[in-house]
Amino acid sequence: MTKANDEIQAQLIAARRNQILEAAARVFAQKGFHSTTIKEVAKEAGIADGTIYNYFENKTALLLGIFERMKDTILSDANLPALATLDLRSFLKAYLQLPLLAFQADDFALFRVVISEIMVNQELRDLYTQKILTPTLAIAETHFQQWAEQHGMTPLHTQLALRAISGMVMGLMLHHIMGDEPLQTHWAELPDFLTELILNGLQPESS
Amino acid sequence: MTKANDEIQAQLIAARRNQILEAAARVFAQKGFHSTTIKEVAKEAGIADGTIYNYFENKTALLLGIFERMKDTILSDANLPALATLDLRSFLKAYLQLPLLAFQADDFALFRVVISEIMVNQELRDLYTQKILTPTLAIAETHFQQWAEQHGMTPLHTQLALRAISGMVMGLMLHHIMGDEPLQTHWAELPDFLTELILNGLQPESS
Amino acid sequence: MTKANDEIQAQLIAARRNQILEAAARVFAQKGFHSTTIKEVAKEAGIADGTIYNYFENKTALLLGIFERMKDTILSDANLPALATLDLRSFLKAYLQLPLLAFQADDFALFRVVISEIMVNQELRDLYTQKILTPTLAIAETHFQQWAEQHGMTPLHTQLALRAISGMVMGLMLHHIMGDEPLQTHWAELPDFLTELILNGLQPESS
Amino acid sequence: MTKANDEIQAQLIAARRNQILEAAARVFAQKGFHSTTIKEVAKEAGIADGTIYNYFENKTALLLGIFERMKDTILSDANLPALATLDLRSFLKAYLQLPLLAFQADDFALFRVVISEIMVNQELRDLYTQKILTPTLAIAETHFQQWAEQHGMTPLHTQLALRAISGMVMGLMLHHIMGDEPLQTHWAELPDFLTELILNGLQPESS
DNA sequence: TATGAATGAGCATTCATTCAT
DNA sequence: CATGAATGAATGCTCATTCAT
Repeated sequence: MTKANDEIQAQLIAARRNQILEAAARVFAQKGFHSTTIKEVAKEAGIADGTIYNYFENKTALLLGIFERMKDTILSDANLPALATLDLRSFLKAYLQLPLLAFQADDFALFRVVISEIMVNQELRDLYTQKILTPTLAIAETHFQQWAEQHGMTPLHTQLALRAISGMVMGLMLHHIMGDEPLQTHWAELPDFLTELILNGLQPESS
Repeated sequence: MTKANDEIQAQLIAARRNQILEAAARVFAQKGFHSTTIKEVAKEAGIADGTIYNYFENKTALLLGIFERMKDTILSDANLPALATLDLRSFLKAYLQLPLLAFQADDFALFRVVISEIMVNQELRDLYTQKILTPTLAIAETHFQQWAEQHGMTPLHTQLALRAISGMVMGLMLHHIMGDEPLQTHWAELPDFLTELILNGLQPESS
Repeated sequence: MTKANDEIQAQLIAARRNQILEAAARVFAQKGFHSTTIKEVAKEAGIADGTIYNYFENKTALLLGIFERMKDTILSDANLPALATLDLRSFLKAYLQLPLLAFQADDFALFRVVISEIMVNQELRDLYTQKILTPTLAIAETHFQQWAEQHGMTPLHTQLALRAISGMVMGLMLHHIMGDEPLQTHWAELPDFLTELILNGLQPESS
Repeated sequence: MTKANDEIQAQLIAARRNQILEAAARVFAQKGFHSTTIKEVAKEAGIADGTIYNYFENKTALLLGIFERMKDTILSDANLPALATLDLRSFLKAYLQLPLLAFQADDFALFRVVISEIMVNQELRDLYTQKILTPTLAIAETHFQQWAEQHGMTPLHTQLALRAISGMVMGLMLHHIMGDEPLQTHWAELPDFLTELILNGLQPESS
């Protein structure tokens, strides 16, 4: 009985946390982190100001919480095992598609807020590195290693290449955010295009 | 006489503005935009709080001012005419080198601050697009167009490729900021490495 | 049956009240009244926050409750009848010893908290006057009166002398709290010393 | 000129500080420290909330400031040199009079607030010990030493006696605060009465 | 009765901006 | 123009108290 109660409790707590985080995400996405007050988040969540502090240490913790959820979304979508069986081209395409599509939902609004704070908040930066960047790169590295060795790439070049690819994706999202016309219009074609670009470079025909 | 006085006046004003902007840049880079108070900027500049408001509308205007100066630095360094005479490989290398090295000076601190605010401040975002992104892409486009046509790239692919390259650079700087070990260690090798990667792709040997 | 139940009820209630008051006294003594939250008292008592409000009107009532218990302790220790048979010297010594030793237990921590609030809270002040100060003085007065008359002291001087003695004790406790070295070291000798001082004054040999 | 300006500046600052401290003292005396808001102090001083923070670190600093002023008042009133020429009886009377009268002005209201916080705030307690208690005792000790030696009091007894006297004064003030009728009515007679009590004890006639 | 989540009034403190000198 | 004291709106956070379960 107690066990059952604890479970219910845990679920209620999780539900409340999610309710708050979703409200926070909505408001942050719209107004930015610093311009949003706790009162506004509370109102959006339909609860009292103080209640938020029963579930989160402080305002920053809300951002960290949003962050964790983003991470879960991204990495759960990753569907890692499936990737293992693909050839490089297919793998690349899948690997590129993930982030390119993941943040499109709210037109990158939340991505913007998070990136903005990451730039300025060491704690968040560490969390990002640790929870997202490193694991994501690790997945790719595992996959890529074998191929790289077979094709005579040095380990260093392998690492740099992966970072170039990963960075390219992030940079394209920034460009999209900046309002770049061609990118916004042809966003859906990017996975294919980038895959070929990465595989063959600009001058595929010239050896 | 009046004319001469006006000139001197203008110079004095410009000098004071620069004095303030440099102070602001130093402090912002160290503490971030939101965490920095006008008082701190004033102290760093060796003037009184109120004086800043004789030269800048408000705190945000300081960031815009810093931004303008960054733009001038980048674009002046660009040394555009010279690029015109280079082959693609040399052009690419030079084109990559610019941003990769430009922000290294203060370990990307100012870059971080500016990006952070760009993410969240529409005005700054527009300014960035208009004053930096578009012109920079335009320069490259001008250059690349000819080569692209010769090699049978469609205009769309040309645009996307440029954005991929440009984004890659920005994304790599973000990765660097995140503390990525390999990138920080081998940052100087990037222009060469990326140039080859972009030209040949991952599988240069396969036709 | 109902009667028996009522009695049990009353005992349970009294027990719960004591449990809470003891917890409150411990926490207040350690952190002070204002710095202590109801949550902390509840946790120390091993019950829920809300439960406290089933036994006490509000937070201040906790202090009043502690106060009442202090009163009981002091006055029960007083062992009044016994005093009645002593000569003045013995009476004085016993009378001084009571408060001097009573609060030593927790290093005056609780005394500090109560005094602090008494200074600022009229209700508590009245309670102190009514429940402790007046009765205590009354006891002494009853005792002293006879002696005073025999020695030709006016009633007024008797009253003032008693208050001087009583005040001296309280003042010495304050000095002790302030950290006075000599007092802390020789605290145990005070009853004897003060007794003689009060009886003979500073210049016992000079008539 | 600069020197003159600095002086004027210093005076202005001192004046503003005093203005604020006096307002704070009034409001604290009336409502207590914790129940008083900065807003109320500001209003009483006729300035804006924020202005207070140009002159004081935080709310507690107001109390410390009030405290310092009390100290200055007390010790300046002490008129130390004059005491040096008095015999013990006159010295005692003067020594007792100081604190007994000093706080009477506002009916001990400020004294109450300060004592209340001293009980609970270590910083204030240290300040009190260091700035008031120790110096005051030192003055008396210097004076008393000679007399004590001549009359064969041990140094320890000298110290304890001084503390008893000093404590007595403080304790009487507390009793006054509690509303003790006889004390309030005959407060003015205390210096004389206490002097004789201390010198001769309760039984002057008995050897 | 016991619980503890929800409440929301309340407050110290900050800081961009103004303006009299 | 330069100054920097004064301003006061704005906000994150606390915590005594309530009340549905």
